[in-house]
Amino acid sequence: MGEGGSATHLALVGPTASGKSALGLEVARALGDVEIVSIDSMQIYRGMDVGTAKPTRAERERVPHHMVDVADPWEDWSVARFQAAAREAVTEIEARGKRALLLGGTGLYVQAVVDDLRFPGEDLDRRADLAARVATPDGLAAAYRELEAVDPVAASRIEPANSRRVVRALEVIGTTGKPFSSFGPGVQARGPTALPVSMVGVWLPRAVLADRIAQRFAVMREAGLVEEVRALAAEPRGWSRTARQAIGYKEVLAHLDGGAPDLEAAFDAAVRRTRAFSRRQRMWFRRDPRITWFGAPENSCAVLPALLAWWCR
RNA sequence: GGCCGGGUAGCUCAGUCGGCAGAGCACACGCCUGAAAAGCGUGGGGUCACCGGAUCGACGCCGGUCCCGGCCA
Repeated sequence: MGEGGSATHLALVGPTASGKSALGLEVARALGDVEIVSIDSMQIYRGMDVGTAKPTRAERERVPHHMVDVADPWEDWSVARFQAAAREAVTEIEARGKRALLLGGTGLYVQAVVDDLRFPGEDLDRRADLAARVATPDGLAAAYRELEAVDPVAASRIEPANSRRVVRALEVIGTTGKPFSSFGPGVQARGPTALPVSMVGVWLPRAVLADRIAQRFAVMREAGLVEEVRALAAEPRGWSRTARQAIGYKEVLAHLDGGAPDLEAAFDAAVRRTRAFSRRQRMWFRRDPRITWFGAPENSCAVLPALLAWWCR
């Protein structure tokens, strides 16, 4: 049976370079009553265009896009911020009598929009102190033991070597006085979605995906990725911690800064990191039982008819 | 042709005085609620170029062969 036809909103997820953006555009065109909400941690940044494979101006004129170009490159960003802004976008779409098509590959962001994840506030000073404490192996071990004592449930979800997650858990416990685990069952728990949505995923064979990733970087290089990075690096207001870690940008920046890797090596590194990212995306999405998968041998657009049949039942 | 350096995991390379073969990357399987294009765990992988020798025991020492790089002719 499935509730594909009864749900109002749609979500289309999948690994990077799978062609889901093009597919999403076709879906939007065919359905006519949807607006796209990009679920992408990097397309939010203005000026980061070629390296994020951002939809073109023409594409955005054809179908309304949200959560694209909503931040400046010198702003730090976060899941919580994304969640609030994306939900607002969805509400506005509903008010227009339309449906949202959530389109993207940032797993945690998708879940933040679709599920009722509540993010306890942050305390950057406390976080910095904890980060300093955890900088040595002994300090990290001690911090983890403390977490085990104060919040065994959270400790069981976090691996002892994962200093960043240990710090965050202790930060929340320190500021709220409540266990980190009391803020939710964890990302692995998946009940019915809070937002009424029908979720679909697209996949391609890994070898095809690897080819597409390599090809896409070659195209981005032609399209001026290096010049884009140079401009962002020269921006007097800076380039935020979250923005500058974007794949491709980070590697090219390292080349421009230190010159250490030659440009060829920088792009090779970016390709490798994208493949690793793609693997993490696969891991994240495939354990979500609410996603219905559609596969194609070469190009995601091949699944369009099946996808429309599924969503129009 | 002579001299010097090198040949170890798919790739780049460590390997102390001879004592069960190592790291990073790649790959695979997983984890993670305010950095998520981030962060983290586990795993599979080897005729240590080849042949012979001394030794209880060789990636390591001795002799030879083959490849690669550099210098000299």
